[in-house]
Amino acid sequence: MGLFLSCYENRLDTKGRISVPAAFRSSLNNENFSGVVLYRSFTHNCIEGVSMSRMEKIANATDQMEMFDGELDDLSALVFADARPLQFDVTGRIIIPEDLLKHANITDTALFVGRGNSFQIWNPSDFALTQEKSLSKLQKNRPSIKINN
Amino acid sequence: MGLFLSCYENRLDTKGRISVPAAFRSSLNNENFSGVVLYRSFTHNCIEGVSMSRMEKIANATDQMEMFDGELDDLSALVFADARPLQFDVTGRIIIPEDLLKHANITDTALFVGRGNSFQIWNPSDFALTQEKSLSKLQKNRPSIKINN
DNA sequence: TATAAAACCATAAAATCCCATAAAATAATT
DNA sequence: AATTATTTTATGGGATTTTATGGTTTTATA
Repeated sequence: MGLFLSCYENRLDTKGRISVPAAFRSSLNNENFSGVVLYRSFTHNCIEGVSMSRMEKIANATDQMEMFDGELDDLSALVFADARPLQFDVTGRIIIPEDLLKHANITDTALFVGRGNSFQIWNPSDFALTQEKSLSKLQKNRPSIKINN
Repeated sequence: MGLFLSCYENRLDTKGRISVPAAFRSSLNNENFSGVVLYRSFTHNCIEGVSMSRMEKIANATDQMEMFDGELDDLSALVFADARPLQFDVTGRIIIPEDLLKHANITDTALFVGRGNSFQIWNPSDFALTQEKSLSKLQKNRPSIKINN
């Protein structure tokens, strides 16, 4: 399927265009759709990103669940309503809608963060803070995880 | 699956390229991706290495868990964001990113250390020291290893 | 017609490919 | 077993391509 790994920091130009990292683009090409699907994160001030084929998978998965699980139904409804399909231009750029940028506190620079089957887009310094927090949280709960450097 | 066994010491060239030992490369080829995934060790000043298929397994496992387990979510987030997919060139070399080299204190020579389902990359003299320490610790405690198969 | 959006063109830096060679390991031969 | 031949591996450097980013022109649209 092609995982989203590592982090890439790119800049928005005067028109609001930003390059999706080439390493991510290869996982985002589909016979139907060459681009990305973005929506606001529920849990953080960042943007969630997935491929169109992943959205389709989510649709199929919820299809089978929703008649039994009302909560999941609500969740997926929110995702689909909020989701923005954004096609690449020839050089692999997208324009992130204003309200998403605002939600993630992004102005001129954005950090693309790999999350395996999905990715996130962050304000770089916000992400650094959050990473530190989740690291120290882990260290509390699992004293075996120590970071040296 | 192909285990990573034994140690191999190789040199970085002027461009920062280094050969991944041939004995390791065979375990790292995938239909999608011919290369290796590296990330900073949480516990030592060294670099962790795994195959892409191993990362995919982790991704699929966390995918199903993360909506129930916040801690796992944090952990996988750290790993995926830190993980660097590095493709081999024709001769089986990679370029290890600067920050990873720094974390492992590597400049001109690196030691590839087999660890079964994964491997590590060390500064050779750092590894020698660490080995001695864990050896003397083992001699004191003599723990037993249980095999599940 | 004014304005926004899309398509098109250009470029410097970075990453990748390609070819060559030395060293090591393996196989073959005497 | 010792020597030679062959293959594989590690390493080196130049050429080429990709990528991120900026700007300009054309097309749609209100």
